[in-house]
Amino acid sequence: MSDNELDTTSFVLLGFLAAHPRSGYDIKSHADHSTRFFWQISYGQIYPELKRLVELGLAAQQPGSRGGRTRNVYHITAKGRAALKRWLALPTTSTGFEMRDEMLLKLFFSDAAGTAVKQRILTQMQLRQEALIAELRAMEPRVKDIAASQASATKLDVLKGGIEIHQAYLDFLKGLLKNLT
Amino acid sequence: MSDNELDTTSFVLLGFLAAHPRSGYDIKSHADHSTRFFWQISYGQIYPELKRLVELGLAAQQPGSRGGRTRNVYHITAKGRAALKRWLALPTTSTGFEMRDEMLLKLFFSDAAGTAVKQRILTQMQLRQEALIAELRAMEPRVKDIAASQASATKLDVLKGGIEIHQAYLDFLKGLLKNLT
DNA sequence: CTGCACATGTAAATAGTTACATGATTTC
DNA sequence: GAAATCATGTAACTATTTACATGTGCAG
Repeated sequence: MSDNELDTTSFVLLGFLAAHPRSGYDIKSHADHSTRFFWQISYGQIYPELKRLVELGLAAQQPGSRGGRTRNVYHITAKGRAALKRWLALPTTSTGFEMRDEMLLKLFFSDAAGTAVKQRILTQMQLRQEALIAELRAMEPRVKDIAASQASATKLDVLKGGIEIHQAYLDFLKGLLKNLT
Repeated sequence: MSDNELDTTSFVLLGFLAAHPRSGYDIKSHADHSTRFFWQISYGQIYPELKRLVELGLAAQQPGSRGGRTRNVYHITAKGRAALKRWLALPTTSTGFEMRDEMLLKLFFSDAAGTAVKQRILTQMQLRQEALIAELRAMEPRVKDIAASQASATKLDVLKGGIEIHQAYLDFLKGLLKNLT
């Protein structure tokens, strides 16, 4: 992302800053416990992009501290809030959806390797889905608190939806495993 | 991808060639009607990678034709088939799963813009899911034929699983929309 | 005789991850 | 005083998409 266009990364940062001011580090750790399952971000994107948002007047840096340590806390500006709202109201171009699932790809091609391999792939996928669902469930209490403090269940609903979808995935795998044995 | 390591793209191509010989163009159009929903590939990957597979002795080119036109048809070698089997049998590193869903991200942050915007996002998502499911269903007959010719339902099962998962996603959206009004 | 699907490829741009580099503060 | 976590940042690398370039053959 060069020049003065905004991309999805910009809006993720603005979205997090819209709730309350935070540092890049805060955004990363919060994203890892919420949006990670449908939108990952890395430090390599966060820190340069925060600077850019300041240059564009969409965010501002306020010297903050935590304990004795200095940290760069950013807050969203009125202009930034307006830009976020515009993005939210704008219909998303194309589907805005992509997925890459290497295990499912292996399952898709598994006939080339025989039933035993296929079964091992399915078992591994089942374990992955169970671990993922457990992780999502572990997030629920924290997200519930955030939802309560913001008097809105939206973020909790998204988490619950994630659990439901991955549960459907798990059910599908279990069905295949049952048919196999 | 440089040198002589294989990446997932290599194995997608080998996987398609394992069923029967085809051209790069064939692979692309077939992938667009099967793996696209969990693993996209583009010509920019396919053509250079096919050449590389030949250099590595995993695939070979056979001059073919369709009508009067020449086309580069590739087939998998014994070495290629062995490499594919090794990949299939190898446990997948990490989760091998990633997803990016811009509309879900908008929903996640939609509190910043109010109920009307949130409702419009949900409606747009519902339309997307319905269109996606319709597309997947439209693929079923063709995939059924392939499954019959290969005497294996695996590819059809993967497609059905995709439909189920996206149906669960759609159900989740419908629930939110009902709560909203 | 035109437009569409077939067909192959490269170059440039874009997006994103990972590795590196550094250092402070807290907790055990 | 060692380890973990907090904290910020850049550079290099990897992966993938998109745009460009070119041409054939068939169907209406």
